[in-house]
Amino acid sequence: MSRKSPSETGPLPDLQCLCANLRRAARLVTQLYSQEMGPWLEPAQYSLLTALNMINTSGQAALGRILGLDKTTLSRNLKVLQRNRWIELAESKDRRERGYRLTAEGKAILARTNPGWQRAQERLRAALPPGEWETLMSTFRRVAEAALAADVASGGPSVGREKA
Amino acid sequence: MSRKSPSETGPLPDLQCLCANLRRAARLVTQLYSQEMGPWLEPAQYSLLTALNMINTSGQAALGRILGLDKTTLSRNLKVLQRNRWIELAESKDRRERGYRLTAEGKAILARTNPGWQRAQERLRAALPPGEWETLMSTFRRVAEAALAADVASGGPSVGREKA
DNA sequence: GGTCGTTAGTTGCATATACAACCAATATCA
DNA sequence: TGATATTGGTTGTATATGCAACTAACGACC
Repeated sequence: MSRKSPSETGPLPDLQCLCANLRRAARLVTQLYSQEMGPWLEPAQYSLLTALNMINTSGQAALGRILGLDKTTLSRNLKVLQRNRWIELAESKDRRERGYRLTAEGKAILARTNPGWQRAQERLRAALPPGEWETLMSTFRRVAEAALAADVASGGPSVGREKA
Repeated sequence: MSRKSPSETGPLPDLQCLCANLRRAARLVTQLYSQEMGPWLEPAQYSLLTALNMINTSGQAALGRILGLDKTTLSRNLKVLQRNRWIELAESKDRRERGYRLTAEGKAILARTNPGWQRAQERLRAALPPGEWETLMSTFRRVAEAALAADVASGGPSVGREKA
């Protein structure tokens, strides 16, 4: 597969932009997980399926907030899962909501992917300084919250960042 | 635009998956930057343009490695920049290579976007605990390298992770 | 100089991502 | 109750992302 030769594993250059820096890390980590989890379930789908499995969501809105996903992205991503028969529609009182729940196949694929997911986690943990893992997990969440807070702060209804 | 109401800025739930955790942060941070930088230049394009501006790349391969981008992604992203007249082809001895260089317009748009980029950086920095910024910048790079190393370690030609 | 493996990029395909604009249903309130 | 605002989702459009498969050009070797 011509994965880069060992000599090219050299250090990555610093990126001054935190966003670029973060996105690069996300891309590379995603590939690692994707590789371990196999071709059946992509990392994004795995997250979505897992989240859906945890909270028996009534609607997509809550799910989107949990994952920091735009509602339109979520809507389409769910459609892929549905097409694969991993989730199915679930009624709700509020007829606006279109919640989904895992099917048996959904739970099966999740179970089948779990070992690979575990391997990915362990490999990354092993590639990090000891004790770093726990720090990272909370750091990422904190960064996400920071971005969210900053976003809300300026995106509020009364704070106009002129549109025209 | 109905940006989430302040009350919904509450803490995000923990995600057990480092990948999901990282990707969520990347999405939210990307949105923050996108918002500040304006509609002319998306964060991904900004990174690419900046990288291209730094190193006067002869080819795409080096650029891809720097940004952790697949060559096919890079190829297409560059096309978008070219269509916008921000970059132009640059010859090279090796006729396989298709390197690009910034045009005057490319440098102009970069300059025009810089203030917004600065604002995004500062806002995120302000939303983080003091001193955290520097830690994050190196952490992200280290994680990227860790993922890359782990990837190479297993993706090698001789190490088969059975396919069937 | 021809053969062969490697390297550089592109194209087909599929998913992920989000904004603007839209529709549907609910909630609010006079 | 009826007008209005809000909330929940979908669709059109465009970019981002990567895998498999391909072509083109280079390099090494005999």
